[in-house]
Amino acid sequence: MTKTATEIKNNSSYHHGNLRQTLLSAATQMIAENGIESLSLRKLADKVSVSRTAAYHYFDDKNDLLCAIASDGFRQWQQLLKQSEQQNQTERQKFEQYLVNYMVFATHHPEEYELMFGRCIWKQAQCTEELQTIAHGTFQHQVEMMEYWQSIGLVAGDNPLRTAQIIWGTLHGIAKLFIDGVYVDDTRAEEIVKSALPMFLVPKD
Amino acid sequence: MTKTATEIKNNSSYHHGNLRQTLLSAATQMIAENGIESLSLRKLADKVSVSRTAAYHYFDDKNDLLCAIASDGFRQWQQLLKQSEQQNQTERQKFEQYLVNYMVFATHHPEEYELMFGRCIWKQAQCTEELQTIAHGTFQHQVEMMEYWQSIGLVAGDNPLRTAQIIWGTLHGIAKLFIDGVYVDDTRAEEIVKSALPMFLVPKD
DNA sequence: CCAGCATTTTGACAGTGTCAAGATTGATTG
DNA sequence: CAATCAATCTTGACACTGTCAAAATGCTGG
Repeated sequence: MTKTATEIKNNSSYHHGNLRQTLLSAATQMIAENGIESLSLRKLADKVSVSRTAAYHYFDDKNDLLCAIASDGFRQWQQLLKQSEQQNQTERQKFEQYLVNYMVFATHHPEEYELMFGRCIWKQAQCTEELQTIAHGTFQHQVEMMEYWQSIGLVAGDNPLRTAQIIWGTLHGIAKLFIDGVYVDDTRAEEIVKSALPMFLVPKD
Repeated sequence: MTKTATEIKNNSSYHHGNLRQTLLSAATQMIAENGIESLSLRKLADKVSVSRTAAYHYFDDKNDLLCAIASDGFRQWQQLLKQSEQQNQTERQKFEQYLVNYMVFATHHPEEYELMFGRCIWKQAQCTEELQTIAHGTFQHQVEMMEYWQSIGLVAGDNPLRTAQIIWGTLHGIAKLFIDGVYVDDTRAEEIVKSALPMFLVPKD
């Protein structure tokens, strides 16, 4: 029996063959189920049937692993954005779509969202080069889109950066109030953000 | 030497005399200095020169202590609000004052703010009766103020609850992006929220 | 002075992240 | 094919955490 590269798990042998990715997936699943805080490297190792310290060959420490998950999150988010941008709609529709996408992504992947934008990584722990780069790119992209929508007279405000900060702040705030359980009914998130939309637009008459 | 009730610390004796409050103050100071995550009951006990488990006589567990700190935070916030409401200004000025107050409080007491509104308590841990009550009161008050400002034609929107949620969301989001270190320059927070203000108002002409 | 009570401590346990050293394996040479 | 080596994984160990049970200590009313 020859081993293929796509073999996810290699039960019989000492070497795992694909441990880094396996760890990442398992960890992502575990935080999705029970939250970031309840993830321990030891439980993760157990789940993957590997010894406690095996992960240290692929990640500097726990923080490094979390950063990797966050990076994956950013890639997912970027991909979702790209897909959405390719649909041909009016700019107004694209703007609305962006807001809704943000909300849906945040509420559907709350734990990854927390890693991407929350204190866990950005405040206390120092973040990886990789994460730093990809996150900064995403932020940049966000600002540029806002600037564009402002330049074509869709979005109100005279200071692009400032406006971007405020709109993002609004999205982030509503998302976090839902995610953290202060607002309880997740399903309303999309509704709320839609009704916030007119606030951002240049009044047309 | 007779003991007075105001004696904060009683060095010589076995009984502390004021341990609950002392623990609360010390803990609040410690999280202000090094963040919530770095607070351990043992370090706290050390700082107060008491044994590791002494706190368990006044708090069910660590979560209970954090809830108590959060409750204190709400009391502080309510007091600040009350003071601010007593100044006689136009409603428009009061509204602006409210926004600025929120921002200043959040950025000046970031760790308490996180306890009050963050995932740490609301999501994962269950919150105390006391905290539940005082927090809910604060939320309620917030909504009522928004409703009022809307009813007198100051704040835009037709759905009071919805509007309150959005405005609060915006405040919360901007605050958290600063607190968690995504936006780096704290001092700009007040500036940003001021430039967000017109977004919320009924356009007047 | 003593009994009971509130308060604080000690001992213990399971769980955590992480480091250093060793064990196992697959690949690479000679 | 055999020996060596580097990559990969495991074991042992340590300090730290929250928390429980049981003991110790001091205070106070009878």
